[in-house]
Amino acid sequence: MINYTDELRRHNLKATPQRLAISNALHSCGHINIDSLYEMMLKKFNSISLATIYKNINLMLENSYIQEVKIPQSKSVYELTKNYHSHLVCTACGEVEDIKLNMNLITSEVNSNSNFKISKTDVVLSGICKKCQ
Amino acid sequence: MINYTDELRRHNLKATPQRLAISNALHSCGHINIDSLYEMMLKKFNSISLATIYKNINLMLENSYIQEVKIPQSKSVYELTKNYHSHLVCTACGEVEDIKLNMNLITSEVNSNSNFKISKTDVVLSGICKKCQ
DNA sequence: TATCTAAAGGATAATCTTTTTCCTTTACAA
DNA sequence: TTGTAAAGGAAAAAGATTATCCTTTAGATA
Repeated sequence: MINYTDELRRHNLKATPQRLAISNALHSCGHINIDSLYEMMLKKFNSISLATIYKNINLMLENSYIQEVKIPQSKSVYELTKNYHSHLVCTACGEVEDIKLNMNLITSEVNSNSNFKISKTDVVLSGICKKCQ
Repeated sequence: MINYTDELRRHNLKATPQRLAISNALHSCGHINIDSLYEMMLKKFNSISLATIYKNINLMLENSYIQEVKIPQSKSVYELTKNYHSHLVCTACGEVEDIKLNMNLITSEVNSNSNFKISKTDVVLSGICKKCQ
């Protein structure tokens, strides 16, 4: 159980019990979608409103406290903001893992050979994870 | 105005006027979201139902006639299925372009150095397009 | 070419999903 | 300790997507 009070405040977010719990849920799951997050939160706050989940996720996104990861053929998942990385998604069990990929060669090539200036890269690799093979 | 009758049938889809029009809309726009597609279709069929758009998009996806492209912070767009490619998204005007990137080095590295077997890669590069600079 | 039928289209209702509203409670600055 | 802007909860509203049901039609077959 990490205390995310300061981290929340650093992102201009008041440290409410609900937000601390969301932070811990994201930390322990790594990646989680709205529905699963709501389920988890209900165990801790039996009267938490789904609207609270949505309001907080949106505010946390605006303040870059968390990031959205769009997954092919399924719902978006959310993660605490961390250093740049890409994602692996298992098409069998749905698990999402972080992976460090070096996209510099590719992006610098595009930046110099086209007139498009890249500021962000989103990479999702789909396949079968270790467990599911 | 290309005739997509055979192409639709090759994907086990009856060649209805609505589907031919959707095919042409996708071809001429390259990438389009549900709302814009509906607007375009209304110009041709003034009583087409939004449900028809959804039903066709879903069926076309199932039959791999089209592909969904998930775009950071905006609605998905759809494109006719073509050879493997990645996407550039302009954060200023929203335009989506295709780009051929060689991800082989990256995917083969992951396939050999981890226990994850990659079957598909989705890459979206966000930035500023030529026009918007 | 006419006929038959499963499938597609249109209108609308139903079902999610997400956002807004409004009132109560609370974090936290002073 | 107090005051207040912001957050939470409940419910309504709005948006997005899917299902239903009846009519029309693409395309196979005679």
